[in-house]
Amino acid sequence: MEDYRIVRLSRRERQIMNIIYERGSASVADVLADLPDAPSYSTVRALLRILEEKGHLSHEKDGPRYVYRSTQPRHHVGRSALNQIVQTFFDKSVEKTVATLVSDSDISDDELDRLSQLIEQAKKGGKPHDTDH
Amino acid sequence: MEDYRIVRLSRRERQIMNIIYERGSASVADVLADLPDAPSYSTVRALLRILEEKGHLSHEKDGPRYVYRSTQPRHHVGRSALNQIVQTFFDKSVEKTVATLVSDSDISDDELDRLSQLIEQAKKGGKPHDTDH
DNA sequence: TTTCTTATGCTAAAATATTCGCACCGGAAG
DNA sequence: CTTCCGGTGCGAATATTTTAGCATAAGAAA
Repeated sequence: MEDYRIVRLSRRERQIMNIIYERGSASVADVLADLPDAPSYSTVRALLRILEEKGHLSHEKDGPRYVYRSTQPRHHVGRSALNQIVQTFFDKSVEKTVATLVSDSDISDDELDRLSQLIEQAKKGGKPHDTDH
Repeated sequence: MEDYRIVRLSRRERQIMNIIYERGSASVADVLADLPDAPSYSTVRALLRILEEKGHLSHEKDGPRYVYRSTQPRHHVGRSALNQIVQTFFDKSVEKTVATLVSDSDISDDELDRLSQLIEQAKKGGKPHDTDH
């Protein structure tokens, strides 16, 4: 059903994964820069190593330094996270969730138009083309 | 901007808060029942006590036992969590997020209709009434 | 070549989170 | 009244997370 691994992450691990999801990929320095209450360079490296050991990250060399990425595709994790939120805070109701999304944010008329289309499409096709990701 | 406190929670604390958000309120036994890899009764009580000390929960007596609730309104936390997700996984794009929501789930035509209306309303009103809360 | 800078590898201390046990309390049952 | 049951309060052991330090490697600069 959903990703139990997420719920397993410790506080710092979670923060770091979020940073990497946001950036797509990140070096140690990148993570360090974005981390709230940033600890030392050593510390960040240790955490990254652990996350890699646990299979959440992988790294490749970019010149002299390592660049880390999620092993799990971002959109996949995003979808899972979203489902979690819908279940936890919105009584499993997609409707309530979308209601909050559109009423909350400052969202352009343009965007709203595209959303209308999206929904039209969903009505017809069920699962149309999968936008981008 | 958003709730830093969430990012501060430890693994177990997070699990417990989620359970309480989902149920609205919960006794020790309730939490114990829903907790993955449930520890002992004592343990759960300790965690609840800590969460209360930290100000995330409060309790009241229901007959002989305590019932815990979030001090922060659920919809408030939900909105914050949602924003977080939008930012982390969907490039801050509400559109992408909604796209995932409607393409993913098995969502009824009925619900889709209501979503259309929601969006129509958003188009007109900009930021109209603020739904409920 | 020597030195400086910027990386990583590894190890271990320190801080937090997680867990449980034991003592105590009140009400219901005997 | 005494005992049993289901609850809480508190303290402390245990496990995990978080942190940092020291040694080493490679390229750039002197």
